[in-house]
Amino acid sequence: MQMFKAPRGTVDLLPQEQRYWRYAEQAAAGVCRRFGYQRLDTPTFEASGLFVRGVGEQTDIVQKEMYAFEDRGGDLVTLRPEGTAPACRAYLEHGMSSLPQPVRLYYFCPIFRYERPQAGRYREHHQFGVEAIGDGDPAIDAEVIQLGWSYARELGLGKLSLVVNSIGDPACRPGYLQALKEYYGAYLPHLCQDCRGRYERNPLRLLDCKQERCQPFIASAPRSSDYLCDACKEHWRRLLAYLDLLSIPYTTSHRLVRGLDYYTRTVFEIQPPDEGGQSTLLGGGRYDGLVQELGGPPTPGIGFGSGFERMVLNLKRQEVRVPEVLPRPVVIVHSGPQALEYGLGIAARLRKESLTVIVAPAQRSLRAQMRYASSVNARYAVVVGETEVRQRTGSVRDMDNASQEEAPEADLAAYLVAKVGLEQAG
RNA sequence: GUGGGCGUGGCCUAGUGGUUUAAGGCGCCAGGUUGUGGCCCUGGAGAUCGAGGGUUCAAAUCCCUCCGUCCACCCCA
Repeated sequence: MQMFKAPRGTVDLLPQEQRYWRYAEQAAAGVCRRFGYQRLDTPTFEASGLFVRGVGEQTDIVQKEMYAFEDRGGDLVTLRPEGTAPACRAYLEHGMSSLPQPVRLYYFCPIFRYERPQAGRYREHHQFGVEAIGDGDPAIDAEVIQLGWSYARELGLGKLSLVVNSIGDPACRPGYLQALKEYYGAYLPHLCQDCRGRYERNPLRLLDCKQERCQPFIASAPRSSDYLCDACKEHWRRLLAYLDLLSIPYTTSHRLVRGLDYYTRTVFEIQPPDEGGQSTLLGGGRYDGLVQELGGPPTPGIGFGSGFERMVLNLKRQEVRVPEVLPRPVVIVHSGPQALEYGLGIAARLRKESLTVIVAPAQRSLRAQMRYASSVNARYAVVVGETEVRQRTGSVRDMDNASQEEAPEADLAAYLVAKVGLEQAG
């Protein structure tokens, strides 16, 4: 019999992992609530064309990473490889341009990209993302960045760095790209193999090369911020002023470029302290042409995506304290068939009071059941045997200090609720 | 897609050609008498040593292929 495994690049989120995810999710939802962002859920798959148009034909995502297939009706669909295009599609489809602008949205969703898995990178990963659509002012850029920064900080991660850059818009970027190519043209023979390809296909990426030999060229390459048109320059200047005003520590980097075609002007990332490839925890930027590209009216927008897997990785690395999701249970320990029946009734009543109750496995000795209670980290055990059944009582054992008290069946719930309440208060 | 490391019970590891009918630890199950846990003790279940092929009298151990996994690159969250 062949054994099945989770598909390559996917993982099972086991119970002991869950607390990290709930922790990050709750932080994200909380920040969004405070900033007035509303949740949007879009389908897990979309028409392939949405991504080809939105993300860009030349991007790696479209070229080689899409989970695309023809469905039984002959439609070409793709498992969502990113969150912004679907959000913009929904914005258009549901006439959100007639809502008060900007429309502030957030989402949690799985993202699919066919890539070779490695540390912090999966074929299915999960993103928390935010989009503010319908406002082109840099104040919104600052808001979205502030939201992302607050989220990352709230998780308790230390030593994060925020990097921002402006890559211009359709008015000024061509001029910059040309300057870049002219600059690099002279050094082509000295560049690494990858960079020679980038020179032709995507010059901006030249700035992102990690090869030792290419570093000197990057350092003295022309900077996008020096080639901005007046409008972009003003946008950039104001954004930085707002970030200063908000006391959000940032560094600017002309090396920060992002891989999706739709980005204009502002791009930003939040990175953890440690070096290494897959380190970006949160990344985004402005996409003023995207909605129009998808067939809508000219509509500015800005947003970011943040990968849960990487956040969790860093939470663990930095040993951030994360609360347990499941409270320590009350375990019903029973001896004999009558006691089991009696115990089941008690369990039901305790659960009505919202306590977490586990009935110890049947057909085991009392001793084994007590061991079981310990092994599941029970806070209290309610022991019921012949005596308790006869007297309609339960013996409540405090598993931490081995003290034990008997209480009438009718009072058990209230008794334990008081105990547990005390516990949680302390 | 390219390059490298690694694949021994659920988990971690020992064993690098014949004392191996593969060992230990954790975990799991049972027991340590009569109704009670955490420590300790005893016992048990659980591995065709990733798969296939080859070399050899003999392979977990050497070689090849494939698969998986991890890491790095490309790229990205």
